[in-house]
Amino acid sequence: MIRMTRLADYGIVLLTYFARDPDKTMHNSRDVAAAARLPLPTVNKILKALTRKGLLVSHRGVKGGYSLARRPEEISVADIITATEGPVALTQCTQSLPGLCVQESCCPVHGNWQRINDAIRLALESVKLSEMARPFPQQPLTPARIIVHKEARVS
Amino acid sequence: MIRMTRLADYGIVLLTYFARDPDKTMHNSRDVAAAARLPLPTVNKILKALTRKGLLVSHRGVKGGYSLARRPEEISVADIITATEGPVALTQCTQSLPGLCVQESCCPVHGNWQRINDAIRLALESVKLSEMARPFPQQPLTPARIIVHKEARVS
DNA sequence: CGATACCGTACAGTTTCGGTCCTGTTTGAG
DNA sequence: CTCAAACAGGACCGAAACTGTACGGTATCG
Repeated sequence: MIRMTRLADYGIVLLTYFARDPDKTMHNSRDVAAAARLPLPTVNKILKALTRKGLLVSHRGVKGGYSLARRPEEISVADIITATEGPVALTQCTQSLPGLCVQESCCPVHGNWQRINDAIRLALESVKLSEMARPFPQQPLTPARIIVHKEARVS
Repeated sequence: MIRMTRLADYGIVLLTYFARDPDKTMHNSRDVAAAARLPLPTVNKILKALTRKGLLVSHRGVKGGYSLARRPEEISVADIITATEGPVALTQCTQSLPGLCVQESCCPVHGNWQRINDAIRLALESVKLSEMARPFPQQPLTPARIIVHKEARVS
């Protein structure tokens, strides 16, 4: 199913609450948990992780809380997923260093997988938190924005 | 990490052996397992699943085996992933029927997720088995197929 | 101080995955 | 007509990952 962890899912939902109104930048975990209707300990965990990865900034103390480290237009879905569950890669081989693969010499598809991973990463990078926070119906993602065929290889 | 099951990974690798040479259409599981250097019981399991989903056709009996149900250009990576591990959907809510999500009414990102899923599905559908079977057309960039985990798969 | 809120880590319950095995059933060959 | 090769379909188990919770600690404000 090409599954994504629920933590990443929650993380995106939570961050949209930060992105929603630009006036109120500071939110504490209790309020965010209540708004998202998620258990507080879990929300704590996610917000802490997002802070460690540099997507949120924390402010301790009585009137503390979290606020976005960057503007919502500068945070992509890929950033959030990477922060909560590691690098975006469908196959295990493509996220590892070379040489670890037993059959790298005979594996028939590794180069092609890299392309697919890049395509998906690009798709996720192209969607920003600001878009996710908007109350949806927008135009669908254009395929041209997503599809990376044989020619597109980053860097 | 947006992980895909190893079964789907194997499935793609195995199918490339069927797509490779058009002359030899029939392959039995033992030979394919040997070629891919994967354990035979696992290969059996995958090929059976692919047959049930209509990607392979099985031929029983002594000289039996499997052959592709369609031409390699007509089988997409999305087909293979769907066959081995269910529908392509990053989040759980988008692959379920409506009503299962507790907070569907207040979930702020549901509609946006749907778009992302569609985009990824489209990307995976655009890559055909025939392309995966081709020796990768680009410069080799950090391959490494299966991480040397606990089992090194020495056949 | 002391209450609030974040920090880090550790821990258990549950589910899923990965892999194996076993018992049919079908088919071709001798 | 008998046998062995090869697929069919579950059942099963250990290991890993995910999910959620808890606890002791630290910083900040009034």
